Amino acid sequence: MKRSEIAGILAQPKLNEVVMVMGWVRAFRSNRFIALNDGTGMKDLQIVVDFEKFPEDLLSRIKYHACLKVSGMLVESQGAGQTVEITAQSIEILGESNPDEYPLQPKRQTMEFLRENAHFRMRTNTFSAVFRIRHAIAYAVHKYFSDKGYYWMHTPIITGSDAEGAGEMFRVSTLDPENLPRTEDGGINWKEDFFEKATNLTVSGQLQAEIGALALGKVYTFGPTFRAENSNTSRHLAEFWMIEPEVAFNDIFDNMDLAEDFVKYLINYVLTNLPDDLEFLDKRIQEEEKNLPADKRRPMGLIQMLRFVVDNDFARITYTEAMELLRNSKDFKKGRFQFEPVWGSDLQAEHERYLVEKEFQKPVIVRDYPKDIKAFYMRGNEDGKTVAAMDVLFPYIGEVIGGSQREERHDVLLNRMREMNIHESELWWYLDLRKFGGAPHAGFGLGFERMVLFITGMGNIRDVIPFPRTPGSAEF
RNA sequence: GCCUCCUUAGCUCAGCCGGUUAGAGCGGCGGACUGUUAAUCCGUAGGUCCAAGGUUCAAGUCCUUGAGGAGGCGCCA
Repeated sequence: MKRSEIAGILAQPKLNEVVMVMGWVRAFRSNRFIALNDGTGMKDLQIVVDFEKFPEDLLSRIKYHACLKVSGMLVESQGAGQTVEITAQSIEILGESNPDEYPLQPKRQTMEFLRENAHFRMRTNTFSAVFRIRHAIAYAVHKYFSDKGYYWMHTPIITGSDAEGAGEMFRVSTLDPENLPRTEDGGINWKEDFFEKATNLTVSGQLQAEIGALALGKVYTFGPTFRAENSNTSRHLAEFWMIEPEVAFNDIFDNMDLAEDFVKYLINYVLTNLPDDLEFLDKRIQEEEKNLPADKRRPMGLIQMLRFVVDNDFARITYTEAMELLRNSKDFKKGRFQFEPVWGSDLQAEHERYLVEKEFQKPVIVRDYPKDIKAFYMRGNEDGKTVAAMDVLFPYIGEVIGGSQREERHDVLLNRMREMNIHESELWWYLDLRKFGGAPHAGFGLGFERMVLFITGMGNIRDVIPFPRTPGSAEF
């Protein structure tokens, strides 16, 4: 008999037919009811066992997360928790799971413990929901851009330029670290390395995406990115996935419109397509926050908040306006900020949180930052002091998007690179783009895991990627 | 990189001002139960109190160092 998938059975139950399913035991209650899940969806299928018809030895091996093959009649359920169930005719154990040694249990376990058991954690309700949602968001990214005529561009993972300007890089080398070839002045002779130059893992595909935008018009990247920053927070990974659209002829305002529309599309996609998983995560958060004092709880439930973000326009302000709001705020006047908001210094996390959670109570896009705190490639504004940069700030997680209109004027870009000590020889091709058929263009980077973090409502970015890489941690 | 906190049974935790034989729930094991929804009920086993050193008549509890983990900040997405 052909195997049926549980999600399919629950979506379109064919009552009084014999079906065969395979899956993992989520619970075995009352020596009679097995909750079986095969990963096709949030909901389990209930298997009803008449224990007089099965050998005791078989029943005693039906343990938490054992793998079963079950066939039986699909019937209407007499119980309240489900609409249909299978009356078991045959049960075969495909894979045992000795509960004496198996680390997982059908109970609340900490995220830290599950993280140490990353090879098993996807079998829990929470993580299977998170990773189904992660997939759905990734799919929605491609669907959104493809439907709008963007081309997915594969930018290199190993890069020869060390001026991508987004952080510390991981070196890629085949040289023997015990016996490094030296130059005459004692430095490392990278000419003897695999690529005959020093190479690193990419920190951003943006500069190469600009090449695509100035030929294909609308492109986006979606791939892994690596930053060797020693960041120890719940919002940073050393290896993460980033989405970077880059669009010819767009200015900073088109860029903001794109960012807002795109992010709302992703949230909507999950709301529409994975309601069961979202509902489970929503309830989970409520349970978890029950024990917190009222002021520490989230003001909205997960689904309610996602709807709210989709249904409301993002606030849009300039950096200079943000500074004024912050300096005029009660929080500042009462000395509640650890850092004073001063024009010219970057917005601190506490400032971002104030703008998003107190001032506007919705996502905020801040634009036109001082040029001295932003990257060399961002387009200079008329005032000579600011650049056409934008950050999209979200509740709980802060910055999800950073982007800008790019400097398309060759001379201006060259001057800026010289001011910031970036060697022209490193980025000759990037300057060439402005010399030959240059065009205004803009783009941004969306941190994929930060988006997953926001949509799932999880608390730590390490729990929305299957195998997190963070300082001091690369297990699995 | 900086600051703070944590580490006690397989898991989640309690253990008060240093004082007898270290406690609970869940899980395991044995038993009961044919409509359960993290099933329930009865019984039972299970401990290098993270490691090393120190203070003390006495250390899970205090001190020092180390290891692992978490949270916050910075950097950013």
